[in-house]
Amino acid sequence: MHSRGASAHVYPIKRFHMKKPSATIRDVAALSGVSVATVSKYINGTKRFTEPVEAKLKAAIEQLGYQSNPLARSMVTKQTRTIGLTILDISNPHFTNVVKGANRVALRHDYTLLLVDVEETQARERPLVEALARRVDGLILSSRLPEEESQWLLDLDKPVVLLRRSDKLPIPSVGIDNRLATFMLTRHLLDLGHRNFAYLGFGQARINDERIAGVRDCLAEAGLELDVHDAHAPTTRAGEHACSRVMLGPRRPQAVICYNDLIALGFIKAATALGINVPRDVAVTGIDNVPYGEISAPSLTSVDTQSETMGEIAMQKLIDALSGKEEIEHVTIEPCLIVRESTHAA
Amino acid sequence: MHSRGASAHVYPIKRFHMKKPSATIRDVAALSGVSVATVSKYINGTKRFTEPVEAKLKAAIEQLGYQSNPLARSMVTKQTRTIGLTILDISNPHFTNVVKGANRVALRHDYTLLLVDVEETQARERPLVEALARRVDGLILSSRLPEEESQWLLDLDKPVVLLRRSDKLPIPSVGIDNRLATFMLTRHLLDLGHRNFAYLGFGQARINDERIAGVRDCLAEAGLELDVHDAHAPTTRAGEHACSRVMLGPRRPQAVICYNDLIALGFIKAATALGINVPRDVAVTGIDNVPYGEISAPSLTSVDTQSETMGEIAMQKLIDALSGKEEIEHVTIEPCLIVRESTHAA
DNA sequence: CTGAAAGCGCTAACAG
DNA sequence: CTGTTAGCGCTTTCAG
Repeated sequence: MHSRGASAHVYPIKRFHMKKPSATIRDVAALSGVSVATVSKYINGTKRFTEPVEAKLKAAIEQLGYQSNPLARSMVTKQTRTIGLTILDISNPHFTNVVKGANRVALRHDYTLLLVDVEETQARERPLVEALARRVDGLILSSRLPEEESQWLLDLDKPVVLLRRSDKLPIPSVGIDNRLATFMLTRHLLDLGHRNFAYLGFGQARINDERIAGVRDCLAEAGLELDVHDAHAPTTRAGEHACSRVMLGPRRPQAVICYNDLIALGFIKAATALGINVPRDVAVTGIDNVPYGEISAPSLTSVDTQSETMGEIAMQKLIDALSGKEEIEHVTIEPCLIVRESTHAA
Repeated sequence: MHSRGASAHVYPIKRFHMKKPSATIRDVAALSGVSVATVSKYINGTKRFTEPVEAKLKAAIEQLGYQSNPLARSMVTKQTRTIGLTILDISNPHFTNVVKGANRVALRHDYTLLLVDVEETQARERPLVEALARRVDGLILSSRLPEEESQWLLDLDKPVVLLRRSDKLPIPSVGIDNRLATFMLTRHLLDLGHRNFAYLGFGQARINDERIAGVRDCLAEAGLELDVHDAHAPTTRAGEHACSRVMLGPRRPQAVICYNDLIALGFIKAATALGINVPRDVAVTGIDNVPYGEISAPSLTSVDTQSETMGEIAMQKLIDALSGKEEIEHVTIEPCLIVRESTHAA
């Protein structure tokens, strides 16, 4: 796999990673003529010391290039200042933004992120999370497992925050109101005068059902039916593939509500290729408000899920939990309709 | 920041994280009537034992729900099975793909990724990397620091792989041939008959100069000049902003070569809004071949930098280094021209 | 073929 | 106000 389109120069320089045994707290203590406890306290700022002592310590640390070993520290303090984050697919801009938000508040609180993209490892999800849990102080999980099968999360004995609203488990969660999101989109499309609706979903995601329900609820008020299709993946490619099936089938819709922006963008691309104009011939909507929906042509009507904020909130919740606040809270992020060019009056 | 557009239900259930002190190797030893050494060896598969002993061990481990503590293990083995990865901006699909590739081979070798998005912390880059280095076995770095100021990387005493070709330092690196990439784009545009060229770059990135050089070299052969502009950021937004400056200035170009796809996509969006048709009025190219360039309208001519492969190679290099191979190699990924709709004959 | 013991580098009581 | 000491949970010689 490494040669495909890649050439390489090999420099036969053998560089020995010299085993400079990286000074320990003991070395510092010896050099500065104090005890290890003193050094430890100084380093952690647990205590201040007399002027001359501090000077000596600073000098010794400087001279030895001492850096404390976080592992040893963690070993005794039982905390790693690391948060585990599992994401379904880092290629999806929605999750990218979640990571960005989470990372930001983590850094601010001096935590680092252990990231796992579970896409590659669906089957082994549980063992993977369990392993991850042993190396971090807390976890933020975006999982595909149904809530009913997630009891074991409680046995992790580590604070967990779920990245999607879910109140069946006594675990904090943050997510968008999916029903409301699609409800808003549907209402918007109804207002534009559309009557034939199709939903292009992603059945494997559990929130898919909530999104369908939102559409159905809104259509029901108008006495309308919904055609449901499945894109098999939450990607642009899947959206492209599904397009002909949706548009060239028996009941051609005037409006297509997609599971997310990626599917919608792919759908629009394929529709255009088929000579179907968006939004003139068909209105298309997505969900997530990913950056590319703004610059695509036509730009994409969507619902903002505040992905970055979601990451921030999740991380903040976790850090709160880590500092003792044990309240279990289910945060619902309010969706916000973003009307752009891909939807137009019928 | 947490209340913006978010409502919450608070469940006042107080769940005590019971201090189930999570069984240690000692407990297992006691329960199964052997010594800790034996348990350790069994767990690590270092040694096999007689049938009855193994059975006892398995039972005890099962019963106690024992899971080994990776921290304690790392403490003595001096390896964490964790790789540190710093990325300039996780929002950029190029880096996203690098992460994906890296993550894939990491998982395959039973390593996990410690991810840091340095965008938020440009100034503190060095201390941040140093801190990171103490918690991982090796590092993959995408840095903005000039090579000359990166000597200190050698003092980390940990294997490092740089995410951009750079042979001034005795550190393995992997990156694209930037000169060649823009050279190819320029040649392509020349072949299409364009004569007025502009380059819309991102001056803060060091590879920017290499990319300019590639364009210049190619244009020089044709005796042509190049107008160089700067977008201030490697983002779609920056591309949008820069568009009017480039297109409505004194020398309107027929072809614009952008620093990356994001800038190019933003540029096209803004040009279209200005009533300038791409590719009829101006040809536009990007670099990276991000997924959205394929579905944008017009789709984007670009150069594939094989971001995911890049991540894979970088990780593989690092893992090789970790297992003793000390050769310092500079891998150059060959760019590959992807012609799409945004470039057209003059 | 198994076990006892010596730490890894650090923190946190508890003494002095 | 500083130092001594006892581990954290695990691996690893080295005896038995």
